[in-house]
Order: sequence, then C-alpha cells, then structure tokens
Amino acid sequence: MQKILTALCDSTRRAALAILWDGGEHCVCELMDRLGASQSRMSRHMKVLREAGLVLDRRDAQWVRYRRNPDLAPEFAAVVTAVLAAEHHTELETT
Amino acid sequence: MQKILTALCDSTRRAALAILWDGGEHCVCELMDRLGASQSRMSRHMKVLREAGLVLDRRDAQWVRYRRNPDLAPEFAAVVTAVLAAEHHTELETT
DNA sequence: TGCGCATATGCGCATATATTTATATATGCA
DNA sequence: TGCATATATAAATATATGCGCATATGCGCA
Repeated sequence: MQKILTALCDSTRRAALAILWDGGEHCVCELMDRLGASQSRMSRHMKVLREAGLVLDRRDAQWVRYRRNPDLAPEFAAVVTAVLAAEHHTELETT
Repeated sequence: MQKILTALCDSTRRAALAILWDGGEHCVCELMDRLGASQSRMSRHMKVLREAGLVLDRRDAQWVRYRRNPDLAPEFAAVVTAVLAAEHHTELETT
C-alpha cells in the first residue's frame, strides 16, 4: 500500500501509468519521448512503478517493454484507476 | 490532485481519514489518543488533510472538531474511498 | 570483436517532508 | 484575572525524494 501510494505521488509516474494502463506494451524510449523526461529519470521512475508491483517489464532485443501488471490485486488496481480518472477529470477542467 | 496524494501518502493521515470518513466529527485529542500520535504531530497531519481539502474543521469551545469534507469533488472522494478500502482489505489479510 | 543504441545505476546536490521540543494562542471556569 | 485544557505553530534536525551527470550493462549488427 505505502509503495503504491508513493509511486502514485509523482506526476511523471502517473503519466506513465496513464499510458500503460490500457494494457499495451511501451518501451522506455517511447515513454521518455512522450513525457519529455530524461533517460535516467524515466528509468528510475519505472523502477519505482515496478517495485510497487504496478507494472511488469520484459526485455525485447535492446528494448525493455513495460506493461500494466495484470495480476495486481483488484483493490489496488481500483486505487490506480481512481487516481488516473481523477487526474483525467481535472485535466479536462483545466483545459 | 498532488496535494491529495501527498496527504494520502502517510499512514497516520490515512488512519485519521479512516476515522473521519464515516461522516462523524472527532476532535484532535481523540485522534491523538486513538492513533497514538503526539499533539503537534497530529495537529500538523490534520493541517495537511485540511489543506488538501479532504477535511473541514470547526471550533467547538476549547476543541477543534474535524470532519470529512462533504463538498469534496466526487472523483477525489472516490480516490480516498478506494485507498481506504484497499488498506482495510490488506489489514484483514495480514491479521 | 568492436561499435552504437537502449536501459540501469552510483554519486552528489538541492529540496521537501516528518518529527521533537518549546512556545504561542484560544477557550472555559473559578 | 489566573489557571487548566485543547490546539496551532516556529525552530532545529533528521530523513527522504527527485534530478542530472557520468558510467556500466545488455543487445544487435557489421
């Protein structure tokens, strides 16, 4: 629980989760580009998400592809979904 | 959003929220006792919750009574509820 | 084997956050 | 007014977090 909330407490990590949450696979370089984050920064953030159990990674040739962890306990998945939904909601208001 | 997640990122604050989330009013001294927190610590934690918009306070004689903010936007209330539910769930597992 | 791309990590710095101690403020009551 | 209770806050300190830079590692390809 604590690790998950800590992971959710950073906007770059939430943005990465928002991209991954559809279930697709995305490599670190794609996330870097889309979020405008430096390489080391992106890598570290993904490590936090991985260690919180929110995402899984898989090496594919020279890339590492991240994806949502499908085995995340439902009550934790609900937290992530609620946070992403709330953020999406407020973004729409701000725009 | 950021303030709400920061507020949720501390176990003492989550425990206080769990007590307040039923809608009742509770003074700081009660929260101190129930959570085993020192006075200044409890006061600061409640300030974080208040500034995140999660709770409201009201002075009643020499006490300050805190309660859940009923006007919290539903998408944020959903986040809090999901977090408290997840925590409650894991507590049951651990016990 | 050597090179280049993709990713991870150690290190140091700056900033944020939490905690304790001490003190200040507000209220009720004698 | 003076004291007790309840709460807030300031100062000092410890700890955590995020970041960039440099470097290491893994992989494909020539």
